[in-house]
Amino acid sequence: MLTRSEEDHLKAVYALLQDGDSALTKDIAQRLRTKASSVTDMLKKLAEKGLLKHEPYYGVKLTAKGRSHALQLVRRHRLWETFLVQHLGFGWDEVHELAEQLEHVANDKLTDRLDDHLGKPAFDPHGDPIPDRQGRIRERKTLRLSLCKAGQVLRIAAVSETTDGLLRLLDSKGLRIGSQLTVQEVHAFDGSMDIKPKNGAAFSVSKEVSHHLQVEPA
Amino acid sequence: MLTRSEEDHLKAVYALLQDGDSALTKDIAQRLRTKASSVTDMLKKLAEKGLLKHEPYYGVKLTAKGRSHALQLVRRHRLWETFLVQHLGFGWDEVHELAEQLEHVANDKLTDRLDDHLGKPAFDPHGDPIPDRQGRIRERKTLRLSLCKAGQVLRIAAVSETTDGLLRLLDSKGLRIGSQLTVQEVHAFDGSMDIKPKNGAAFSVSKEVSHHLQVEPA
DNA sequence: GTGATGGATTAGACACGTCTAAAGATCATC
DNA sequence: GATGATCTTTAGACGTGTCTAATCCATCAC
Ligand SMILES: [Mn+2]
Ligand SMILES: [Mn+2]
Ligand SMILES: [Mn+2]
Ligand SMILES: [Mn+2]
Repeated sequence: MLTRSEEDHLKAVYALLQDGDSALTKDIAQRLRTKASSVTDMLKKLAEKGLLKHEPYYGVKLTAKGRSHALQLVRRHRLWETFLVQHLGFGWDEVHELAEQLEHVANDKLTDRLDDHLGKPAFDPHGDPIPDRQGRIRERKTLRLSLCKAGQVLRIAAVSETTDGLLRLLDSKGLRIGSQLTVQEVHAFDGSMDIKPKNGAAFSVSKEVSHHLQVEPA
Repeated sequence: MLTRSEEDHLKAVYALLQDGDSALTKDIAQRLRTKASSVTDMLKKLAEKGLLKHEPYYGVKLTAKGRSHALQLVRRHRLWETFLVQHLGFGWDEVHELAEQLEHVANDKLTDRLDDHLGKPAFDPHGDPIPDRQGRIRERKTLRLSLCKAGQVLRIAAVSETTDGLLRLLDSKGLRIGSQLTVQEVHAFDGSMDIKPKNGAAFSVSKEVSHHLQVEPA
């Protein structure tokens, strides 16, 4: 049985290894709003429990057991987010913190029933894939909108940062998961991008925004 | 902000004051599967936070603030139990421990949305009243089946102990919230009682069982 | 190679929640 | 009104998770 803090550290390691190829102590600390020394302590504990390998001063790698546990956490987190949005009518910018708590109620029957109740969804409200009972993820290859070129026709697959501010900005521009858009122009000066939604007038988004939009060819 | 442990202690005090007229340190400890000395520490802390009055060696009384907080906890607990039974298909004997965890996710919007989603239920799966947003409870006067006399026609209103064993026993006999029954005979020797469900053959229940069944005139 | 730099770890502290053992109260009974 | 049973509280300890400050280490610039 892991404590809430252990689980949050494990999940942070998993998330950091997902994009970057390393999970640095200071990045874990930043993500959990804690200090590097606290993280070191925790990594030692998780290593003792066989959830990860910790090579001091070098880095951290998940064991199979650790990865599996992390995937279950991610599964619970994303199922709760889906429930809160689809069944309780929350906005996609309101659910992360609640899911951050609910994910720690570890009960397989509850998780599976919730999954069934939601119709075994493959993606959460932010477009992130939901691991199934076995921890399997439907992989998709998406790319950052910021790397796309003028003329491409794309669909928004996911938002890679669930900051309230970003999500509300997207809301205000009518951009959501599944929205189709065409890239009209990319401005070299500031990296901003003019895009045209399928049904609507063109407008511009900053590089900060396009960087966090994961898209796939429409 | 109260910790999980503080909340559980507060709720135990509230629950004990509900039936008996006092909340003894040892009873709180027993209910929380902890020790009397730990409870004393916690009562001191809750008293400092203004949630209850603690008169050492005498007893404990909730303040308005403490009662209000306890009622919100009870509300969340019972709403989650209702959700688990009605929407996720759990048995009424399976939900208490899960609700014991879920109740600590304190977020008014979540609680109210859940309440709406369930249709603002007045009673939980065990027949216990669910406090509303303002902490108000629809009072009913019920009596223990064990105090009833032969000939009375009654409806089961609530089960006052949510032990798995009792609930499964009731399941196996077809007794549930709302069931109608007639008392046929009460045996002085062991306090057991012969009852006849509205649709079905008569059978006997022990005093241990009838003591925990709250009934009202049918 | 030698420093400088910045991230990582350790040392030492503290708050919290729990425990056991010892001491203090209350109360019923004789 | 003393005694004993029972309950409650205090004293002192420990594990956990966090922090700050000090130290350690890898690496990059020169
Ligand atoms: Mn999230
Ligand atoms: Mn969390
Ligand atoms: Mn319950
Ligand atoms: Mn609880």
